[in-house]
Amino acid sequence: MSSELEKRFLSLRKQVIEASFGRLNPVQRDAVFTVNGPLLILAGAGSGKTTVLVNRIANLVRYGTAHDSDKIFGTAGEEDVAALEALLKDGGKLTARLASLLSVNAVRPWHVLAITFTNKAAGELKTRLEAMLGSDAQDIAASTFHSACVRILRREAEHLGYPKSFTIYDSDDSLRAMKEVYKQYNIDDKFLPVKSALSAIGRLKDQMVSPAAAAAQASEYRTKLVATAYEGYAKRLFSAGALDFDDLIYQTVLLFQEHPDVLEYYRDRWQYILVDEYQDTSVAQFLLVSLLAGGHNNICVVGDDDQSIYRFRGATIENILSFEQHFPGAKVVRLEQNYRSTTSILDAANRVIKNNVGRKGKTLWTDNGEGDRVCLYRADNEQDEAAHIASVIGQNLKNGAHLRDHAVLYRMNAQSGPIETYFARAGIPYKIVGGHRFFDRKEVKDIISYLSVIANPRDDLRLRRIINEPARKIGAATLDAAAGIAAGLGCGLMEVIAEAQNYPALGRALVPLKNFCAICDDLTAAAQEQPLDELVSTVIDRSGYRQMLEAQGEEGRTRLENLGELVSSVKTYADEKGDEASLEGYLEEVALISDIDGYDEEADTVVMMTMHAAKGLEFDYVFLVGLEEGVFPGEMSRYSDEDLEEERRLCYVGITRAKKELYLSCARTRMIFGQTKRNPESRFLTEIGEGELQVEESPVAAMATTRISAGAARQRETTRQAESFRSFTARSGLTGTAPRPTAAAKRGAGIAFKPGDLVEHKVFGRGTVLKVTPIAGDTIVEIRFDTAGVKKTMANYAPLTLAH
DNA sequence: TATCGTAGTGTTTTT
DNA sequence: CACTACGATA
Repeated sequence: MSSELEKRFLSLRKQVIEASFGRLNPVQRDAVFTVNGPLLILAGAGSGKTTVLVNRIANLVRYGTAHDSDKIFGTAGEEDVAALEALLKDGGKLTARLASLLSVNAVRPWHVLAITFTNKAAGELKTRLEAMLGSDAQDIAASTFHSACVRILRREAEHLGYPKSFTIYDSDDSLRAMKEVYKQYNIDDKFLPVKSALSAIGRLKDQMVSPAAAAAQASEYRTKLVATAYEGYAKRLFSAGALDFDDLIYQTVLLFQEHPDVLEYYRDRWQYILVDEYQDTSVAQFLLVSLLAGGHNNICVVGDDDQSIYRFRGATIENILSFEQHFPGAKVVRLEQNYRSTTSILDAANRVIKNNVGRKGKTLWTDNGEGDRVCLYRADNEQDEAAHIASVIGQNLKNGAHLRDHAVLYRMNAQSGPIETYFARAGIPYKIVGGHRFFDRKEVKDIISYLSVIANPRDDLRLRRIINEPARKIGAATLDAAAGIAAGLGCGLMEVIAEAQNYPALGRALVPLKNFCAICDDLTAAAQEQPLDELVSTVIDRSGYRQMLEAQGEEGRTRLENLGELVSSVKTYADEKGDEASLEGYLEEVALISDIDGYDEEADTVVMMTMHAAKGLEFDYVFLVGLEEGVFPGEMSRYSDEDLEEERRLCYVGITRAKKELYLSCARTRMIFGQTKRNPESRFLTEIGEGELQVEESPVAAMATTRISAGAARQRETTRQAESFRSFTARSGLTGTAPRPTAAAKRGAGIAFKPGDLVEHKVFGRGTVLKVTPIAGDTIVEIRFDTAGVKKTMANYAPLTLAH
């Protein structure tokens, strides 16, 4: 081949490859086409990092290093050049021959491992890869740290002395286990609350400190106590064949450190490793990644130090700050162009984050245009704040926006209550992400416990949970006796009660114990014979749980409905996995499910969640609520600069979720944990600068003279709302669409108010209608009252009539 | 042994 | 305010 022809071929090949990836800016392109060696992508919020990640993997698998290589596999002739030209002009077909000429050292899909933060993100990655690569994408591994580790441990647990069918403890299980440890070692939780011990131990595991090492390095009373608790806890979990969340990572790292042959296998398996949200990884996760990448050294991490918000969970920002030291020769790429937000929104974000020290430092910019100014609403209290949000949403809907374009983000889950109440009353469909998870409900956890005892009878903790649920006359005394015998024999509880007749100490409870064993035997047999969803129904029936709930009236009915949902969740799982479906597999999926995984962006409802949960998402209209000192930044972070910086990063995350409009709000008084507080406005507002904001004050605040009567009325309102909130959540669970207003609640319903109307309000007296805003199912009526100032009310709820 | 009532307590963010 | 843990009683 002449060198002229070769040059033309190479140039064309480059163009064809680039053309297959849509439009990329030069920095993004650099990131996509860097194939080998360590790579750090510093990706600002909204900089298209997922696109880069997907394209980068696609390039690995499809073209390898062809983009920047002058190697050609095979000999390219004139006709190949012509074929490429045709391809560029969209007039050609990609033949097998061309495909091979287009690639150099392409990576086999099963050599790629992509680690994301949530299952949802992993799923999305997979979907987008399938769209680009078709069936090749099937073999690419995309999962979270935790599920990747579970998969490894399911194969290798025996190297560590754990059974392959180990149970995964959630935080509730961990709490129970630790309480037993406290009892066993006579630890007083006055000196060390159980939760503190657990989080201290979690932190130790994040840093790969073993119980022995913790004991050795403990010098103070408190750390010694932690070390004792740690040791007891680890023993307990080991003998139960259980791992907690932190163990999944910890034990996997241990496995790799202690079994080089095992590590070798996985190094060979995953030669290309990508880690998303790298700023939120812990020391243990860093070790895991570097052990795996140690062989081929092909590691690509994506992250944004400004978005590190999980320090409290052991994440260390050092991982991203020292990537270049950890991986010498690393290439660093910065994505600073934002494709998501308006300049106004980005300015606010930049103004806040620049107050942090110790960051890599970058400034986002966009050519999306100025956009509207960021709004600030100073509400009177949290109800007023909620009302304002509802009215803005109503306004936006009128202008053609969809409900699903709106997100309400808050610092803590407890803040959702008042907003939820208001939305429910106003008939605005909404969905809450997070809070109490479905799988945390008692009845659901109980049935799950039955299932996990079937899968792993060694797990005493879950056995204890269900042995007397429903009541079977097996009380604490019996259980203690059995546990004593088990400890003496060094075996599990289950083995003791199965042979109860051999132990005189259990004589009194022999019959109930035998009955329970019969249930377990039946269920174990059912697990062999029945499909999964049928098994769950069998568990509900045979355990007597259904009967118990049926006897409980209204509350039992909702719980039974929840169990029905559990059965359908199992069915969905079984249908999805087909032959792969297994009891262990389902339990594992349930254990690792996260709140955000259930979020469905297609459903047309407003969505509410914490700012933590919103990481990685974007919305046209974002409400950031509760911008008060003590709420956001939170009370706990007030005295520590490091914690405060984390709050600030969280604020940065919140702001940068918004594409078109950002609405901030604070309340002069707020009821929090049962007490009404007056908090100063958040420092984050000061940092943005009031001059940058479009400020609106609560109308009530201006009317100081009428405050007392309005306050009294509000108080009555509050109690009524609290009731309706409770009954609502009891009825439909914490997630779900708001029920339509019930007939009983309707007061001013059916009247078509219009501006200028004279109205009579039961509490506020006479007034004039200023504005009428219809929102889903109801109407916001803004009224100037003669004595009570301007108020917004819902037509369907307000005690409102037309005056004459 | 089970259930009911009361007193006390702790309240962030989550895989 | 909401949940838990514990104690008294049937």
